[in-house]
Amino acid sequence: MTIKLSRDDDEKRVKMFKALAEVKRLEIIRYIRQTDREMTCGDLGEIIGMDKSNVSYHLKILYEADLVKVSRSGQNKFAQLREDTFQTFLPGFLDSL
Amino acid sequence: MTIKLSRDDDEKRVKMFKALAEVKRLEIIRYIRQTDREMTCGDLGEIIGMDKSNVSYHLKILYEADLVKVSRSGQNKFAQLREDTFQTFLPGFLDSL
DNA sequence: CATATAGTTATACAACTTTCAAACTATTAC
DNA sequence: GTAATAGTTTGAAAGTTGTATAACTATATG
Repeated sequence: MTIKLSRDDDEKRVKMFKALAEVKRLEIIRYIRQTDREMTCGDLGEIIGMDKSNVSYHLKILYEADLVKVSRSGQNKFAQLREDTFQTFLPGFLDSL
Repeated sequence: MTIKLSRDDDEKRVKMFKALAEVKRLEIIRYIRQTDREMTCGDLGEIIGMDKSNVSYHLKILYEADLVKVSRSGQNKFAQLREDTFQTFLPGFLDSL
């Protein structure tokens, strides 16, 4: 099945590009992608050098742009990339990152 | 020859994504791409519904993000997409637009 | 030269973004 | 229950962005 995209998706594209237009969010995406083990937001903050509230803020923006999904286990939260979104709107991007 | 990308390009990616994170600039890109004949900034403004100073502003942002190149002929200016940039950083994106 | 046309630049303003700190909620462990 | 840990939300401050208007430069034409 082929996906039909158009002007109607521009609002979604804008949200997505805004989410990607930040060095720290690119770092987050790269890190999520390269790490197999699950990781907490705290881990992310430590690695990227951000306050936990800031990690939370950035993850929310990525989530609202459908770029990541999040699962919870106990107190911890784990983020995964939404490969479907990348595939539909930015095929080939992740491999270039 | 394969292109080596990395964190070092993140500033460039951010500039590019910021440039793409605007409905009117997406329209501009789509229009430039679909039109074979050369077109003036005035044309763009009329089609997209923008003041000429606004077209100038948006084209500058696209230009500074290496997403378009511009040529001049008399009083007119013509914009073309920089397929090389799209190919390197967003392979497959233009076809999804 | 004067005038018209195409595009640029400067300014001001409102709306939005990122960061930080502090207060908050939710889960775990004792 | 209390205390500790993980993450969220809120509000303020500083910075950025998009739009509109008006003044500007550059090219073309008579």
